[in-house]
Amino acid sequence: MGEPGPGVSFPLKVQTDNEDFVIEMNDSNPSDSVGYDGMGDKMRCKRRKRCGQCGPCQVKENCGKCHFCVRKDVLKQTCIYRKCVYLRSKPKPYSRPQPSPQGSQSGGTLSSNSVSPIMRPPMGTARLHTPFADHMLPIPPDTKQETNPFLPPNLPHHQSMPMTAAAYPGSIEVSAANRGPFQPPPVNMSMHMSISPHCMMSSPPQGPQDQNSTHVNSPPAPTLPVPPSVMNDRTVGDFRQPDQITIPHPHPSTNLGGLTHHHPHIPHPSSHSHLESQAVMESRMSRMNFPPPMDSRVPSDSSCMYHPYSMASHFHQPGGPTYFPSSTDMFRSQLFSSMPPGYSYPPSRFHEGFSNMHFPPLGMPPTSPFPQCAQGGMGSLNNQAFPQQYPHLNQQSHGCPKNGCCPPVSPSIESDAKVMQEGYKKRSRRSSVSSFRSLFWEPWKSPSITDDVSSTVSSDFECDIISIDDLQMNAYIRSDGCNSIEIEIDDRSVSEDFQSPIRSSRKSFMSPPGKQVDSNNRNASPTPPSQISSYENLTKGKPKELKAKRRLTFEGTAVCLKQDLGDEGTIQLELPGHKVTIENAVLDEKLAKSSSNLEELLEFISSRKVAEVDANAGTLLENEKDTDKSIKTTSASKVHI
DNA sequence: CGCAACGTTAGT
DNA sequence: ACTAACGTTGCG
Ligand SMILES: [Zn+2]
Ligand SMILES: [Zn+2]
Repeated sequence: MGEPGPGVSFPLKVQTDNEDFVIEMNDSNPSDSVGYDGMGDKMRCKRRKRCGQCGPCQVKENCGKCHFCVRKDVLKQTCIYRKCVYLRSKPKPYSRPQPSPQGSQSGGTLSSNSVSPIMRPPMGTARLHTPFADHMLPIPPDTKQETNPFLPPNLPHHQSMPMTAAAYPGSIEVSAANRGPFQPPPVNMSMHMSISPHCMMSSPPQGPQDQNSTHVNSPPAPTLPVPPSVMNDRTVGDFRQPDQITIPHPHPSTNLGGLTHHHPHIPHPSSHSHLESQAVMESRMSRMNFPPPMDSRVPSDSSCMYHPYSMASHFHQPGGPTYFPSSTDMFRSQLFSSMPPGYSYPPSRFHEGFSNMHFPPLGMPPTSPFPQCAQGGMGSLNNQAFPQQYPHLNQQSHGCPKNGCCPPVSPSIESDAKVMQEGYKKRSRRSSVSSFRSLFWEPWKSPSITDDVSSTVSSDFECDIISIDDLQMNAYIRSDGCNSIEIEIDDRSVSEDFQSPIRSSRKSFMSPPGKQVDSNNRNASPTPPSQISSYENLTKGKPKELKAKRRLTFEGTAVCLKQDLGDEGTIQLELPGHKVTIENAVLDEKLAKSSSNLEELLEFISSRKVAEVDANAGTLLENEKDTDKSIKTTSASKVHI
């Protein structure tokens, strides 16, 4: 076999009991860069190898029926069902994005590791991915098994579609607590985030970079094929083009499997109730996960950008081929690179007969974080990333994690929460999978939240301190740079009106960094003692966490969290205010570290009497309105998106 | 553009 | 050397 097994090369997939991680090579590593033929200016990528993580890569056998299999001798192409999503994109000479002076992060306090942020397969892609993004996988014609059209022929279901993280479309891990041991510290955590009621038009605090280009529109995250289980309800409609895709909504009764998870192996939160919101949140968060250009995912000198590719016709199987997106790509979205975005869009023929839902462009121009990806500009949605060979399926570009190539970016989910809500309501009963997937595919757009929202946003605060003007509150928002956002709010500054009656009784479920427990029962990762101690030192005996005690909601407004990633662009998370509740705000060590002036911060907080130490504290944003749709927050006040 | 062909690279 | 299949080229 020409291609090495998945385990051989990066991205390396690591699975723990509770989590799956993907470790990619850090582009900084010169060795990874090898592969260029010569030093030419163009530096070409060395031949890429299959990632071994995506759904197709999990397929070990050729279907024997696809176009490529049938004409294998002549075409010399891998089975369409086995074609790595990362390889679907056309290799392209990549010019390394200019890393920002510091690693690309504007204020990042957090340092990145050599290990690039782990991309959670969309499971997800990501997920969600990503919002993350999936590449659509062709559904193998059913050769032997009529039962599951989604599985490649001849392969056992379980085998063909491994539930590995990679296989899930969209799952994005959000909270730091959930990260696996291997996960590197958040890279872009700098936190210049601003939260504003209307985020729609908020502009990044600064940024040399064009907002558009930098905005989190992450390139589509590469996605992995959706596990068969997830595909059950999928219909052709699922393959609509991004702009045609409606907001995804998992079917309540459908096994969403990977779609919802953050962790493939972990059972998804029991109820479906949160799926949607989670999915949305996750997808958006995924954007935040983009690795900085520096990140390995970003092609280094040697790396190449790949464009998504689509194999429309190739995938079309006589038997009624269907595509399904892989979510893996989502995780490789450009920005966070971890999400691969990749979604291939189904051939036009698949679109026919399906409703077209257009998502009006919402405010955020989709742009890919990476310059290379930016080619499409706003139109990037339609970037043709696909190699010439597979034009139809153009997906957003993703990089290949291997060989120094850019990893796929997580697709950003485009639909805003609101839209999703609506969609959810409308379609929840149907196969929501398709729509759900759209999350991952669609480029990031500003939420339509605006409809609901009345006021305008405040804006752009560049520092850690965030204020929501409309609510007259002060908050510190911190993102781990990867998957979570922590918000510290002086609830006192907020009027009671905003409190949510619904969850008022609920105590914070947020716990201190060292003991974070995910509300979803996901694994929690303890904070290393060392960190804690350091935090203590910082605080000098002050409470480790300061939290707000009341639950706060933002009815009637949209909450926008924006993070300036510096060169990487800006990440913006927008949520309908009515769906956001802040139950507790915590200032933990990480947050504290993010503060340019911890002393002052502590003092500030203390002065406001916000401080309250509660071992169990924890939360952040929670979706209030509908439990089913509520956005779950997880430990450490991380918001999972 | 979409695609078939095939040279070439790379793992066994 | 053999096999797999990536990447490029060129045709329609
Ligand atoms: Zn095949
Ligand atoms: Zn792959």
